[in-house]
Amino acid sequence: MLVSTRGRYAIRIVLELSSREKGERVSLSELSKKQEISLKYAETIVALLVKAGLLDGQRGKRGGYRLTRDANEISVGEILIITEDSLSPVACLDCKPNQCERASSCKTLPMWEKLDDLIKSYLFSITIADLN
Amino acid sequence: MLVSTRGRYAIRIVLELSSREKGERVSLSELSKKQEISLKYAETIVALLVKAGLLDGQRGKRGGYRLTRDANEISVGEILIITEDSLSPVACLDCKPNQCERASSCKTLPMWEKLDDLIKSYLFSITIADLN
DNA sequence: CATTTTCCTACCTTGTCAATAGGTTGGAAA
DNA sequence: TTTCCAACCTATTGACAAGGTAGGAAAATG
Repeated sequence: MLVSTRGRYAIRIVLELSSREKGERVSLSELSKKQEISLKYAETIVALLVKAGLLDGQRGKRGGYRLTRDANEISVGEILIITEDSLSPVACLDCKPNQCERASSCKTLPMWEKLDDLIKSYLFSITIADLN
Repeated sequence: MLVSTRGRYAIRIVLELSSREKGERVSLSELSKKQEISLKYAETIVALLVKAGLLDGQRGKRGGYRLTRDANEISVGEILIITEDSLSPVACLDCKPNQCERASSCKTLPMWEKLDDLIKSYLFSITIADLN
């Protein structure tokens, strides 16, 4: 499988945030209830998104999270790159330049590279605004 | 990651077989040496391919494996479907009809379905003959 | 009958996914 | 200024799959 729950939950959380008034802060407890994701697990996912600058969080009463950008400027691919360890269809594409000893003579490498391209261009072409 | 070593090794083994004289039997010890895959691991992979009817094996002296079809009639996708537990980009696409409770209202499902389509059409369009 | 090779069953180790637990810090309202 | 809320931080856990091993049984051939 290419995309784990972490990435899929992340998309859902961003999607939920994008459906709110722009700039409105939403608490994680509300987000996790709405999306039926455990609060604790959602915490770990949201932390990644904040660290990447996609969300910003404010503590204290009436605190919560909000998007730092418009929904049409956030692609699904971007969210997945943040939350998934890898989006590549095969491991050997992860470290550039390619570390595999047989890379130079590998008959399948061009195929994997094309597939990787296909997948990533598709996922980066779709924005959160497209989904809502 | 979408494709594990099992699937990739399987492709390499079929590729190696396709480079031989048609109908020639090749022992697994030779195949595994040529492709630098441990004999024992190669056994488990080849067993899947035999069970699926893509290879046939003969025991005893001068035994070995050979393809049951021409290389231009074997697609990469077919090999991967046999060797990988799943080729889907997300888990919810694996059991049809979709078991996910939120499927009917899921805003991302159409996207995953299109991605799945994209990946599978690509992999099924490439044959072993194309790679050699 | 000895050798070669496939075939079969079981096991092991490692790492990641998915999720939980418990606490600390910061901010705002009462 | 106290209280409460909510984000933040640092482990830890259980389940499962990936990746690979081990040992032997069955069949074919010379």
